Amino acid sequence: MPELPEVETVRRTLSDLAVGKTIANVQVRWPKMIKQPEADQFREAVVGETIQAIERRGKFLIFQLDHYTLVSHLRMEGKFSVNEQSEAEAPHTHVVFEFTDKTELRYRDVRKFGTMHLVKKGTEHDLPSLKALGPEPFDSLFTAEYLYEKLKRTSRQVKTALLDQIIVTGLGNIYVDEVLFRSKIHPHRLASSITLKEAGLIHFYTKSVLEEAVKRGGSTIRTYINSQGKKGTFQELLNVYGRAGKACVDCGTEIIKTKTGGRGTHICLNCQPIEKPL
DNA sequence: AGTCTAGCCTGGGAGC
DNA sequence: TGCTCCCAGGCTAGAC
Repeated sequence: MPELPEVETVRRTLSDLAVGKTIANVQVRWPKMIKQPEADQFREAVVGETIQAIERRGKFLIFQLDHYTLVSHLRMEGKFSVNEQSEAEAPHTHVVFEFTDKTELRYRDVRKFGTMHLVKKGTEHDLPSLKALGPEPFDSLFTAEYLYEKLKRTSRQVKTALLDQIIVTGLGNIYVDEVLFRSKIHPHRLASSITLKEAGLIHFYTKSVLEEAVKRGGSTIRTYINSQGKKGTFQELLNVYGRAGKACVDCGTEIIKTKTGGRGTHICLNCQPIEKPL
């Protein structure tokens, strides 16, 4: 499940492989994933364009072309790879950008959840999905005080609030569980009950966990691989996610798995008591 | 206006 | 073995 560290790793590996290449043709096998414009207009627009740069905003990949910008979201299972045209195609390949040098950028996605939007260059930040995003975790706007103020003003549980990309962008289900474990905060605490000191812990661990995960090329839980086909290694450092039934690394208490708004949630009830600390 | 829920998807695993 | 059910989960549209 690509969250910020995985998307950033894809951005970096893909930049080395695809920047500077010119699109000669595009095949769209699953038109529904092209959200804007219609698939044939999409094809017509990108043919002849060269990939100038690949950027990231939150969990979105942003391909800067000559006249257009392609905004891609991998959702759960989306993967990009650059292959020789002669190489056999992996199953579930839904979009293929053929380059003029006989290589091609392939997008595959078992679940078909991923999306692509193509807009005129420079207008990408008017897309509702990008426009709504809050600060990047490494942006100077993201501070303990900012987080405290945002959490104070919502009636939601703290985990749900942290997954809201409007408050801070880039956290997903895996890293939010890890951040809350390290902060010793129960995910079901009311966001409005979080103190400034606790917001400081969440702020600190959001940055440190994501930074370390980027260094390690992300976490490979199920199927994630980067654009060079390699797995990440941060899963070795996960303390709670995917460890239900196992002993807490800090206190030995059994990690439990519960639900938060329909999402799996991993907690050490000893390290993360539900009661607000005095 | 803020919050919640269903829907989008398919493969893999559990249970029968 | 083969069937059904459930789960994984980011984001959006629509309901409340």
